Amino acid sequence: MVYRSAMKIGELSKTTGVSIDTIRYYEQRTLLPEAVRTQSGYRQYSGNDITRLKFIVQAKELGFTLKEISQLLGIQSSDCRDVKLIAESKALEMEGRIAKLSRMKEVLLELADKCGQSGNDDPCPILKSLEELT
Amino acid sequence: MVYRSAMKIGELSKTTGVSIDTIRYYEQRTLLPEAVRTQSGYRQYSGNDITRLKFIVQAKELGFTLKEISQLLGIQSSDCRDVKLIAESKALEMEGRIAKLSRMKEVLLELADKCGQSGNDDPCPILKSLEELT
DNA sequence: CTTGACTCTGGAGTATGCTTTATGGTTTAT
DNA sequence: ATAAACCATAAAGCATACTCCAGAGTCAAG
Repeated sequence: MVYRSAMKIGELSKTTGVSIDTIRYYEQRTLLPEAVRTQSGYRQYSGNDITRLKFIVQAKELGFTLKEISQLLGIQSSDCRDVKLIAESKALEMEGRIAKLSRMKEVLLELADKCGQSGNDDPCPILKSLEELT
Repeated sequence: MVYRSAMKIGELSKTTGVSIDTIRYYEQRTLLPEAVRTQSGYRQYSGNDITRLKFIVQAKELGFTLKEISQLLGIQSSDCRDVKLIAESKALEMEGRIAKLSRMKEVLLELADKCGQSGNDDPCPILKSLEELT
């Protein structure tokens, strides 16, 4: 895997699919570190920024807010004293989400099964199934 | 499990933890059906509404937008003809999320492990770990 | 050396998901 | 019967997360 170490914001945008404005916005929100600048003031990025930006995108897709992602990434900036604790608590949080998603998935599949079997004009049993979730 | 079949918006709010205003907002957004009214115009709710509202809360915590939740719940209002397909595709979507969350969790635990072992002043290896994610 | 693509900053605008405010009717307990 | 608590609508306001200008500098190609 070869990363050209220097690229401008447009290229970072293209390789990550994140818009230029959004990249600058993330910098403002400190999700990305302040970019190194060329003499003329252009932002310079590296492979690390690609990785970080892709991580942000993934986390967002999973429903984390920018604030939470900032926390997740903030782990890096800490001095490694309580990183272990933070990372473990975040992992637990994810486990909770996984459990909820699994239950929702089960409910939906059950529903699919029931609706597949029952006649087309029967009322769908979704609300009944949803009760199992709570 | 006994539900009193009739309750006003304040009680629904208390039992679900969702604010009165938000409940009305969800009705506006058609996440909740238009509530039956008393002669005086007060909204009347039942156990079904509790279930539905709790489902909405759960789905929101999992990062679904109101639009997506509307779709999930919309399954009910369809005539059971393609419910099976919709439910299955949603379940697949959740599986994808679960996979991503699992990977993020693994990365975080690895990170916790590494940071726990390494000296307190070493740089944290988070970015390296993040690469495994993408 | 100029055209066109790219970048900069600062600020305004937009969509989503509430939350608050203003104004007024209803219900209930004393 | 009246105060306190509850409910109604409509509209404005707010936080988050972008998204889109305006006005201006930078740079590579012909």
